[in-house]
Amino acid sequence: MSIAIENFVKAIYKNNSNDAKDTKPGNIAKKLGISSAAATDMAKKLAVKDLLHYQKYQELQLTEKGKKMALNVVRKHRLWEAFLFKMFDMSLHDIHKEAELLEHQTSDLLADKISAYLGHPKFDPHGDPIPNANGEITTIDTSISLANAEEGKYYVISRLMSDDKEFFEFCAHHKLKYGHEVLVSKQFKNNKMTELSVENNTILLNQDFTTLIYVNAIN
Amino acid sequence: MSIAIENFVKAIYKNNSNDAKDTKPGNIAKKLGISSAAATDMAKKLAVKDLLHYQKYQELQLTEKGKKMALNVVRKHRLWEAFLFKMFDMSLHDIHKEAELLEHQTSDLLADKISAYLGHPKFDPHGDPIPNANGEITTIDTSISLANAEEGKYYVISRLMSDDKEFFEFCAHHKLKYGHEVLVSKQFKNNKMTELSVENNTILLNQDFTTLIYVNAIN
DNA sequence: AAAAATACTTAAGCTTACTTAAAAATTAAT
DNA sequence: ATTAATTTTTAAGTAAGCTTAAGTATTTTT
Repeated sequence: MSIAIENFVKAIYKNNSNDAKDTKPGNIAKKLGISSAAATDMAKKLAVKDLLHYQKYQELQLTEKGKKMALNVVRKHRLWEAFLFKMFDMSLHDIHKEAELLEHQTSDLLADKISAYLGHPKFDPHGDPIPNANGEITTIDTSISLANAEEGKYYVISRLMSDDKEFFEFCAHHKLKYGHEVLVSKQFKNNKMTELSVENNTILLNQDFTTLIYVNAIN
Repeated sequence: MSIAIENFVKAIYKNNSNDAKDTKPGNIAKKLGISSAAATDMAKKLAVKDLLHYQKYQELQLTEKGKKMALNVVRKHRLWEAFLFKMFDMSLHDIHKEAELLEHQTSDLLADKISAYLGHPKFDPHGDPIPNANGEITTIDTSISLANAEEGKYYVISRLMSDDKEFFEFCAHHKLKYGHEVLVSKQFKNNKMTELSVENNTILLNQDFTTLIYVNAIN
Protein backbone atom coordinates (compact mmCIF):
# COMPACT_ATOMS: atom_id res chain seq x y z
CA MET A 1 0.00 0.00 0.00
CA SER A 2 1.16 3.49 -0.79
CA ILE A 3 2.32 6.16 1.59
CA ALA A 4 -0.73 8.26 0.71
CA ILE A 5 -3.06 5.41 1.70
CA GLU A 6 -1.20 4.69 4.93
CA ASN A 7 -1.34 8.35 5.89
CA PHE A 8 -5.04 8.57 5.06
CA VAL A 9 -5.96 5.57 7.13
CA LYS A 10 -3.75 6.76 9.95
CA ALA A 11 -5.36 10.21 9.92
CA ILE A 12 -8.82 8.67 10.31
CA TYR A 13 -7.63 6.43 13.10
CA LYS A 14 -6.01 9.25 15.02
CA ASN A 15 -9.02 11.45 14.51
CA ASN A 16 -11.31 8.81 15.95
CA SER A 17 -9.14 7.95 18.93
CA ASN A 18 -8.10 11.45 19.91
CA ASP A 19 -10.52 14.35 20.08
CA ALA A 20 -14.11 14.47 18.96
CA LYS A 21 -14.86 12.68 15.74
CA ASP A 22 -15.56 14.62 12.59
CA THR A 23 -14.18 12.02 10.21
CA LYS A 24 -15.79 13.42 7.10
CA PRO A 25 -13.45 13.78 4.15
CA GLY A 26 -13.04 17.54 4.62
CA ASN A 27 -11.66 17.26 8.12
CA ILE A 28 -9.28 14.45 7.19
CA ALA A 29 -8.18 16.52 4.21
CA LYS A 30 -7.34 19.41 6.52
CA LYS A 31 -5.14 17.19 8.69
CA LEU A 32 -3.33 15.84 5.66
CA GLY A 33 -2.98 19.17 3.89
CA ILE A 34 -4.86 18.08 0.78
CA SER A 35 -8.09 19.28 -0.83
CA SER A 36 -11.34 17.75 0.29
CA ALA A 37 -11.98 16.66 -3.27
CA ALA A 38 -8.85 14.56 -3.05
CA ALA A 39 -10.02 13.13 0.26
CA THR A 40 -13.40 12.15 -1.19
CA ASP A 41 -11.65 10.45 -4.10
CA MET A 42 -9.36 8.59 -1.78
CA ALA A 43 -12.24 7.56 0.49
CA LYS A 44 -14.06 5.98 -2.44
CA LYS A 45 -10.92 4.19 -3.50
CA LEU A 46 -10.27 2.81 -0.04
CA ALA A 47 -13.86 1.64 0.31
CA VAL A 48 -13.27 -0.59 -2.71
CA LYS A 49 -10.15 -1.94 -1.00
CA ASP A 50 -12.27 -2.69 2.07
CA LEU A 51 -10.23 -0.36 4.28
CA LEU A 52 -13.17 1.84 5.24
CA HIS A 53 -16.91 2.28 4.90
CA TYR A 54 -17.95 5.14 2.67
CA GLN A 55 -21.36 6.64 2.13
CA LYS A 56 -21.92 10.02 0.56
CA TYR A 57 -21.95 12.86 3.06
CA GLN A 58 -21.40 10.47 5.95
CA GLU A 59 -18.50 10.03 8.34
CA LEU A 60 -15.71 7.72 7.24
CA GLN A 61 -15.34 4.58 9.29
CA LEU A 62 -12.39 2.24 9.19
CA THR A 63 -13.06 -1.44 8.66
CA GLU A 64 -11.20 -3.96 10.79
CA LYS A 65 -8.70 -4.25 7.96
CA GLY A 66 -8.28 -0.48 7.84
CA LYS A 67 -7.87 -0.20 11.58
CA LYS A 68 -5.24 -2.91 11.52
CA MET A 69 -3.31 -1.04 8.83
CA ALA A 70 -3.54 2.21 10.78
CA LEU A 71 -2.33 0.56 13.96
CA ASN A 72 0.57 -1.03 12.13
CA VAL A 73 1.70 2.37 10.88
CA VAL A 74 1.15 3.96 14.28
CA ARG A 75 3.17 1.15 15.85
CA LYS A 76 6.11 1.82 13.55
CA HIS A 77 5.86 5.57 14.12
CA ARG A 78 5.92 5.25 17.89
CA LEU A 79 8.65 2.63 17.88
CA TRP A 80 10.84 4.92 15.79
CA GLU A 81 10.10 7.78 18.18
CA ALA A 82 11.11 5.70 21.16
CA PHE A 83 14.18 4.37 19.41
CA LEU A 84 15.47 7.69 18.08
CA PHE A 85 14.76 9.28 21.45
CA LYS A 86 16.89 6.69 23.19
CA MET A 87 19.72 6.65 20.67
CA PHE A 88 20.18 10.25 19.66
CA ASP A 89 20.05 13.69 21.15
CA MET A 90 17.26 15.20 19.08
CA SER A 91 14.26 17.37 19.90
CA LEU A 92 10.89 15.71 20.23
CA HIS A 93 9.73 17.58 17.18
CA ASP A 94 12.67 16.46 15.03
CA ILE A 95 12.14 12.90 16.19
CA HIS A 96 8.50 13.15 15.23
CA LYS A 97 9.33 14.40 11.76
CA GLU A 98 11.80 11.59 11.14
CA ALA A 99 9.34 8.98 12.41
CA GLU A 100 6.69 10.42 10.13
CA LEU A 101 8.86 9.45 7.15
CA LEU A 102 10.45 6.25 8.43
CA GLU A 103 7.13 4.69 9.48
CA HIS A 104 6.25 3.98 5.86
CA GLN A 105 9.54 2.32 4.95
CA THR A 106 9.90 -0.10 7.80
CA SER A 107 9.30 -3.82 7.49
CA ASP A 108 7.46 -5.68 10.21
CA LEU A 109 10.71 -7.51 10.82
CA LEU A 110 12.65 -4.34 11.54
CA ALA A 111 9.83 -2.98 13.71
CA ASP A 112 10.01 -6.13 15.80
CA LYS A 113 13.80 -5.81 16.10
CA ILE A 114 13.45 -2.23 17.32
CA SER A 115 10.71 -3.23 19.75
CA ALA A 116 12.82 -6.07 21.15
CA TYR A 117 15.89 -3.85 21.48
CA LEU A 118 13.86 -1.39 23.54
CA GLY A 119 12.38 -4.16 25.67
CA HIS A 120 8.96 -3.96 24.02
CA PRO A 121 8.04 -0.55 25.42
CA LYS A 122 4.38 0.30 25.97
CA PHE A 123 4.74 4.05 25.45
CA ASP A 124 6.68 6.41 23.23
CA PRO A 125 8.39 9.62 24.42
CA HIS A 126 5.10 11.54 24.16
CA GLY A 127 3.35 9.00 26.32
CA ASP A 128 1.40 7.62 23.38
CA PRO A 129 0.77 3.88 23.66
CA ILE A 130 2.64 1.61 21.23
CA PRO A 131 0.45 -1.08 19.63
CA ASN A 132 1.91 -4.59 19.77
CA ALA A 133 2.76 -6.66 16.71
CA ASN A 134 -0.90 -7.68 16.41
CA GLY A 135 -2.07 -4.09 16.40
CA GLU A 136 -3.45 -4.22 19.91
CA ILE A 137 -3.10 -1.55 22.56
CA THR A 138 -3.14 -3.32 25.89
CA THR A 139 -2.60 -0.39 28.22
CA ILE A 140 -5.47 1.54 29.76
CA ASP A 141 -5.23 5.28 29.71
CA THR A 142 -6.52 6.81 32.94
CA SER A 143 -4.97 10.20 32.37
CA ILE A 144 -6.87 13.49 32.14
CA SER A 145 -5.99 16.73 30.44
CA LEU A 146 -4.59 19.59 32.50
CA ALA A 147 -7.73 21.51 31.68
CA ASN A 148 -9.66 19.04 33.82
CA ALA A 149 -7.11 18.66 36.59
CA GLU A 150 -7.97 19.57 40.18
CA GLU A 151 -6.59 22.66 41.84
CA GLY A 152 -3.99 21.96 44.50
CA LYS A 153 -3.20 18.43 43.36
CA TYR A 154 0.07 16.93 42.18
CA TYR A 155 0.26 15.14 38.85
CA VAL A 156 2.72 13.31 36.61
CA ILE A 157 2.77 14.20 32.92
CA SER A 158 1.67 11.18 30.94
CA ARG A 159 1.12 12.50 27.42
CA LEU A 160 2.03 15.41 25.19
CA MET A 161 -0.56 15.16 22.46
CA SER A 162 0.63 17.27 19.58
CA ASP A 163 3.01 17.45 16.70
CA ASP A 164 3.46 21.20 16.71
CA LYS A 165 7.03 22.45 16.86
CA GLU A 166 6.33 25.53 19.00
CA PHE A 167 4.38 23.46 21.49
CA PHE A 168 7.34 21.10 21.96
CA GLU A 169 9.79 23.96 22.23
CA PHE A 170 7.60 25.48 24.91
CA CYS A 171 7.35 22.19 26.78
CA ALA A 172 11.08 21.51 26.58
CA HIS A 173 11.85 25.00 27.80
CA HIS A 174 9.53 24.75 30.80
CA LYS A 175 10.44 21.17 31.76
CA LEU A 176 7.05 19.88 30.77
CA LYS A 177 8.25 16.40 29.87
CA TYR A 178 6.84 12.91 29.94
CA GLY A 179 7.15 11.58 33.49
CA HIS A 180 7.80 14.93 35.16
CA GLU A 181 5.83 16.11 38.19
CA VAL A 182 3.65 19.21 38.27
CA LEU A 183 1.41 20.93 40.79
CA VAL A 184 -1.81 22.44 39.49
CA SER A 185 -1.77 25.57 41.66
CA LYS A 186 -4.83 27.30 40.26
CA GLN A 187 -7.63 26.77 37.75
CA PHE A 188 -9.05 29.94 36.24
CA LYS A 189 -12.25 28.36 35.04
CA ASN A 190 -13.85 31.45 33.57
CA ASN A 191 -10.78 32.28 31.53
CA LYS A 192 -9.98 28.65 30.79
CA MET A 193 -6.44 28.97 32.02
CA THR A 194 -4.39 26.78 34.30
CA GLU A 195 -1.57 27.79 36.61
CA LEU A 196 1.15 25.21 37.15
CA SER A 197 4.12 24.89 39.41
CA VAL A 198 7.03 23.02 37.85
CA GLU A 199 10.34 22.84 39.67
CA ASN A 200 9.81 26.10 41.52
CA ASN A 201 8.61 27.92 38.44
CA THR A 202 5.10 29.10 37.86
CA ILE A 203 3.57 28.75 34.43
CA LEU A 204 0.23 29.97 33.19
CA LEU A 205 -1.21 27.95 30.31
CA ASN A 206 -4.22 28.72 28.18
CA GLN A 207 -6.61 26.12 26.88
CA ASP A 208 -4.74 25.62 23.61
CA PHE A 209 -2.02 23.91 25.60
CA THR A 210 -3.87 22.48 28.62
CA THR A 211 -5.92 20.22 26.35
CA LEU A 212 -2.73 18.81 24.82
CA ILE A 213 -1.05 17.89 28.09
CA TYR A 214 -2.34 14.81 29.89
CA VAL A 215 -1.53 13.86 33.44
CA ASN A 216 -2.09 11.22 36.10
CA ALA A 217 -2.82 12.14 39.69
CA ILE A 218 -0.28 11.18 42.37
CA ASN A 219 -2.24 9.58 45.18
CA MET B 1 13.50 15.07 -5.20
CA SER B 2 11.51 11.92 -5.60
CA ILE B 3 12.51 8.39 -4.76
CA ALA B 4 12.49 7.53 -8.46
CA ILE B 5 14.96 10.31 -9.20
CA GLU B 6 17.22 9.40 -6.30
CA ASN B 7 17.29 5.78 -7.42
CA PHE B 8 17.99 6.74 -11.01
CA VAL B 9 20.90 8.96 -10.15
CA LYS B 10 22.23 6.36 -7.72
CA ALA B 11 22.05 3.64 -10.35
CA ILE B 12 24.15 5.71 -12.75
CA TYR B 13 26.66 6.49 -10.04
CA LYS B 14 27.02 2.87 -9.01
CA ASN B 15 27.29 1.77 -12.61
CA ASN B 16 30.12 4.21 -13.26
CA SER B 17 32.06 3.43 -10.10
CA ASN B 18 31.67 -0.34 -10.13
CA ASP B 19 32.14 -2.43 -13.23
CA ALA B 20 32.56 -1.27 -16.79
CA LYS B 21 30.41 1.63 -17.83
CA ASP B 22 27.46 1.14 -20.10
CA THR B 23 25.43 3.99 -18.70
CA LYS B 24 23.02 4.20 -21.58
CA PRO B 25 19.35 4.32 -20.54
CA GLY B 26 18.75 0.67 -21.40
CA ASN B 27 21.33 -0.62 -18.97
CA ILE B 28 20.21 1.67 -16.18
CA ALA B 29 16.64 0.58 -16.86
CA LYS B 30 17.70 -3.04 -16.44
CA LYS B 31 19.23 -2.31 -13.03
CA LEU B 32 16.11 -0.47 -11.89
CA GLY B 33 13.64 -2.94 -13.32
CA ILE B 34 11.89 -0.43 -15.55
CA SER B 35 11.49 -0.19 -19.34
CA SER B 36 14.19 1.58 -21.31
CA ALA B 37 11.55 3.96 -22.62
CA ALA B 38 10.96 5.03 -19.04
CA ALA B 39 14.69 5.45 -18.53
CA THR B 40 15.02 7.65 -21.62
CA ASP B 41 12.15 9.79 -20.38
CA MET B 42 13.69 10.13 -16.97
CA ALA B 43 17.11 10.97 -18.45
CA LYS B 44 15.64 13.84 -20.42
CA LYS B 45 13.83 15.11 -17.36
CA LEU B 46 16.94 14.98 -15.20
CA ALA B 47 19.00 16.78 -17.86
CA VAL B 48 16.62 19.73 -17.51
CA LYS B 49 17.18 19.63 -13.75
CA ASP B 50 20.95 19.73 -14.38
CA LEU B 51 21.50 16.36 -12.73
CA LEU B 52 23.03 14.72 -15.77
CA HIS B 53 24.14 15.31 -19.36
CA TYR B 54 21.94 13.73 -21.97
CA GLN B 55 22.51 13.40 -25.71
CA LYS B 56 20.57 11.02 -27.87
CA TYR B 57 22.10 7.57 -28.10
CA GLN B 58 25.00 8.60 -25.88
CA GLU B 59 26.01 7.47 -22.42
CA LEU B 60 24.45 9.29 -19.48
CA GLN B 61 26.85 11.32 -17.41
CA LEU B 62 26.10 12.79 -14.00
CA THR B 63 26.79 16.47 -13.47
CA GLU B 64 28.51 17.56 -10.28
CA LYS B 65 25.07 18.22 -8.85
CA GLY B 66 23.90 14.76 -9.85
CA LYS B 67 26.98 13.10 -8.42
CA LYS B 68 26.47 14.95 -5.16
CA MET B 69 22.89 13.74 -4.95
CA ALA B 70 23.94 10.18 -5.67
CA LEU B 71 26.65 10.28 -3.02
CA ASN B 72 24.22 11.69 -0.50
CA VAL B 73 21.88 8.76 -1.08
CA VAL B 74 24.74 6.27 -1.04
CA ARG B 75 25.96 7.79 2.23
CA LYS B 76 22.58 7.28 3.85
CA HIS B 77 22.30 3.76 2.52
CA ARG B 78 25.68 2.71 3.84
CA LEU B 79 25.20 4.45 7.18
CA TRP B 80 21.94 2.58 7.66
CA GLU B 81 23.67 -0.67 6.75
CA ALA B 82 26.41 -0.05 9.29
CA PHE B 83 23.92 1.05 11.92
CA LEU B 84 21.46 -1.81 11.50
CA PHE B 85 24.36 -4.26 11.37
CA LYS B 86 25.64 -3.00 14.69
CA MET B 87 22.28 -2.76 16.44
CA PHE B 88 20.36 -5.80 15.27
CA ASP B 89 20.91 -9.40 14.41
CA MET B 90 19.86 -9.41 10.79
CA SER B 91 21.28 -10.94 7.63
CA LEU B 92 23.33 -8.74 5.30
CA HIS B 93 20.65 -9.13 2.70
CA ASP B 94 17.83 -8.07 5.02
CA ILE B 95 19.90 -5.09 6.15
CA HIS B 96 20.47 -4.14 2.53
CA LYS B 97 16.77 -4.27 1.77
CA GLU B 98 15.86 -2.08 4.74
CA ALA B 99 18.59 0.43 3.86
CA GLU B 100 17.30 0.55 0.30
CA LEU B 101 14.03 1.94 1.65
CA LEU B 102 15.27 4.03 4.57
CA GLU B 103 17.90 5.86 2.49
CA HIS B 104 15.21 7.97 0.84
CA GLN B 105 13.47 9.01 4.04
CA THR B 106 16.41 10.13 6.10
CA SER B 107 17.25 13.76 6.77
CA ASP B 108 20.86 14.94 6.62
CA LEU B 109 20.52 15.63 10.33
CA LEU B 110 19.63 12.03 11.16
CA ALA B 111 22.36 10.72 8.86
CA ASP B 112 24.88 12.81 10.78
CA LYS B 113 23.55 11.53 14.11
CA ILE B 114 23.93 7.94 12.94
CA SER B 115 27.41 8.63 11.62
CA ALA B 116 28.48 10.23 14.89
CA TYR B 117 27.00 7.38 16.93
CA LEU B 118 29.06 4.92 14.92
CA GLY B 119 32.21 7.03 15.26
CA HIS B 120 32.07 8.23 11.65
CA PRO B 121 32.86 4.86 10.09
CA LYS B 122 34.63 4.77 6.73
CA PHE B 123 33.15 1.47 5.58
CA ASP B 124 29.84 -0.35 5.76
CA PRO B 125 29.45 -4.09 6.53
CA HIS B 126 30.10 -4.98 2.88
CA GLY B 127 33.33 -3.00 2.87
CA ASP B 128 31.82 -0.27 0.72
CA PRO B 129 33.20 3.18 1.55
CA ILE B 130 30.84 5.64 3.25
CA PRO B 131 30.94 9.15 1.76
CA ASN B 132 31.28 11.94 4.31
CA ALA B 133 28.70 14.68 4.82
CA ASN B 134 30.17 16.59 1.86
CA GLY B 135 29.78 13.60 -0.41
CA GLU B 136 33.48 12.82 -0.52
CA ILE B 137 35.04 9.39 -0.30
CA THR B 138 38.42 9.87 1.32
CA THR B 139 39.58 6.27 1.50
CA ILE B 140 41.66 4.70 -1.25
CA ASP B 141 40.64 1.27 -2.37
CA THR B 142 43.65 -0.93 -3.03
CA SER B 143 41.74 -4.18 -3.04
CA ILE B 144 41.52 -6.62 -5.94
CA SER B 145 38.89 -9.17 -6.82
CA LEU B 146 39.49 -12.81 -5.93
CA ALA B 147 39.59 -13.53 -9.65
CA ASN B 148 42.83 -11.57 -9.82
CA ALA B 149 44.36 -12.78 -6.58
CA GLU B 150 47.66 -14.64 -6.56
CA GLU B 151 47.87 -18.34 -5.91
CA GLY B 152 49.34 -19.25 -2.54
CA LYS B 153 48.83 -15.85 -0.94
CA TYR B 154 46.80 -14.86 2.10
CA TYR B 155 44.21 -12.13 1.87
CA VAL B 156 41.66 -10.29 3.99
CA ILE B 157 38.17 -9.83 2.59
CA SER B 158 37.56 -6.13 2.07
CA ARG B 159 34.37 -6.01 0.05
CA LEU B 160 31.34 -8.09 -0.86
CA MET B 161 30.03 -6.30 -3.92
CA SER B 162 26.52 -7.53 -4.50
CA ASP B 163 22.97 -7.27 -3.37
CA ASP B 164 21.94 -10.80 -4.28
CA LYS B 165 20.33 -12.81 -1.53
CA GLU B 166 21.81 -16.17 -2.52
CA PHE B 167 25.28 -14.67 -2.74
CA PHE B 168 25.04 -13.38 0.82
CA GLU B 169 23.62 -16.64 2.09
CA PHE B 170 26.52 -18.44 0.45
CA CYS B 171 29.05 -16.04 1.97
CA ALA B 172 27.52 -16.23 5.43
CA HIS B 173 27.47 -20.02 5.29
CA HIS B 174 31.13 -20.28 4.25
CA LYS B 175 32.46 -17.58 6.59
CA LEU B 176 33.25 -15.27 3.73
CA LYS B 177 32.75 -12.08 5.71
CA TYR B 178 34.19 -8.59 5.70
CA GLY B 179 37.53 -8.70 7.55
CA HIS B 180 37.95 -12.47 7.47
CA GLU B 181 41.14 -14.12 6.27
CA VAL B 182 41.37 -16.44 3.27
CA LEU B 183 44.12 -18.34 1.45
CA VAL B 184 43.92 -18.49 -2.33
CA SER B 185 45.10 -22.07 -2.70
CA LYS B 186 44.66 -22.42 -6.46
CA GLN B 187 43.68 -20.41 -9.53
CA PHE B 188 42.17 -22.45 -12.34
CA LYS B 189 42.78 -19.84 -14.99
CA ASN B 190 41.36 -21.74 -17.93
CA ASN B 191 38.14 -22.53 -16.13
CA LYS B 192 38.04 -19.17 -14.42
CA MET B 193 37.64 -20.73 -11.03
CA THR B 194 39.35 -20.03 -7.72
CA GLU B 195 40.03 -22.40 -4.86
CA LEU B 196 40.02 -20.90 -1.39
CA SER B 197 40.90 -22.10 2.04
CA VAL B 198 38.79 -20.57 4.79
CA GLU B 199 39.10 -21.82 8.35
CA ASN B 200 40.18 -25.31 7.30
CA ASN B 201 37.52 -25.59 4.65
CA THR B 202 38.15 -25.59 0.93
CA ILE B 203 35.77 -23.73 -1.36
CA LEU B 204 35.73 -23.62 -5.13
CA LEU B 205 34.28 -20.44 -6.56
CA ASN B 206 33.41 -19.69 -10.15
CA GLN B 207 33.82 -16.33 -11.77
CA ASP B 208 30.29 -15.19 -10.91
CA PHE B 209 31.36 -14.98 -7.30
CA THR B 210 35.11 -14.29 -7.48
CA THR B 211 34.47 -10.99 -9.24
CA LEU B 212 32.15 -9.93 -6.41
CA ILE B 213 34.59 -10.60 -3.57
CA TYR B 214 37.39 -8.11 -3.09
CA VAL B 215 40.45 -8.67 -0.93
CA ASN B 216 43.63 -7.05 0.32
CA ALA B 217 46.91 -8.96 0.47
CA ILE B 218 48.45 -9.63 3.87
CA ASN B 219 52.09 -8.65 3.53
C1' DA C 1 -39.29 26.59 7.84
C1' DA C 2 -36.88 29.20 4.48
C1' DA C 3 -32.56 31.48 3.44
C1' DA C 4 -27.75 31.66 3.95
C1' DA C 5 -23.57 29.52 4.92
C1' DT C 6 -20.88 25.62 4.97
C1' DA C 7 -19.22 21.32 3.35
C1' DC C 8 -19.17 17.34 0.30
C1' DT C 9 -19.08 15.59 -4.35
C1' DT C 10 -18.46 15.66 -9.26
C1' DA C 11 -15.94 16.88 -13.23
C1' DA C 12 -12.11 18.18 -15.78
C1' DG C 13 -7.31 18.59 -15.86
C1' DC C 14 -2.35 18.24 -14.33
C1' DT C 15 2.15 15.81 -13.05
C1' DT C 16 4.90 11.85 -12.11
C1' DA C 17 6.31 7.56 -13.29
C1' DC C 18 5.53 4.15 -15.49
C1' DT C 19 3.76 0.81 -19.76
C1' DT C 20 3.64 -1.21 -24.79
C1' DA C 21 4.36 -0.79 -29.63
C1' DA C 22 6.31 1.38 -33.48
C1' DA C 23 10.00 4.11 -35.69
C1' DA C 24 14.83 5.48 -35.90
C1' DA C 25 19.55 5.07 -34.97
C1' DT C 26 23.49 2.53 -33.71
C1' DT C 27 26.25 -1.58 -33.43
C1' DA C 28 27.56 -6.09 -34.96
C1' DA C 29 28.06 -9.56 -38.45
C1' DT C 30 28.82 -11.41 -42.72
C1' DA D 1 30.07 -2.02 -46.89
C1' DT D 2 25.64 -3.70 -46.74
C1' DT D 3 22.57 -6.35 -44.09
C1' DA D 4 20.97 -7.96 -39.80
C1' DA D 5 20.45 -7.52 -35.02
C1' DT D 6 20.19 -4.80 -31.20
C1' DT D 7 19.19 -0.78 -28.76
C1' DT D 8 17.35 3.73 -28.23
C1' DT D 9 13.86 6.92 -28.94
C1' DT D 10 9.27 8.51 -29.94
C1' DA D 11 4.42 8.19 -29.39
C1' DA D 12 0.36 6.98 -27.22
C1' DG D 13 -1.73 5.47 -23.15
C1' DT D 14 -2.43 4.27 -18.00
C1' DA D 15 -2.81 4.83 -12.88
C1' DA D 16 -2.01 7.37 -8.65
C1' DG D 17 -2.55 11.39 -6.34
C1' DC D 18 -3.25 15.50 -6.44
C1' DT D 19 -5.51 20.47 -8.16
C1' DT D 20 -9.37 24.03 -9.12
C1' DA D 21 -14.03 25.15 -10.20
C1' DA D 22 -18.70 24.22 -10.31
C1' DG D 23 -22.68 21.74 -8.64
C1' DT D 24 -25.30 19.65 -4.89
C1' DA D 25 -26.37 18.30 -0.33
C1' DT D 26 -26.37 19.34 4.44
C1' DT D 27 -26.23 22.50 8.39
C1' DT D 28 -26.84 26.52 10.58
C1' DT D 29 -28.98 30.76 11.28
C1' DT D 30 -32.65 33.66 11.59
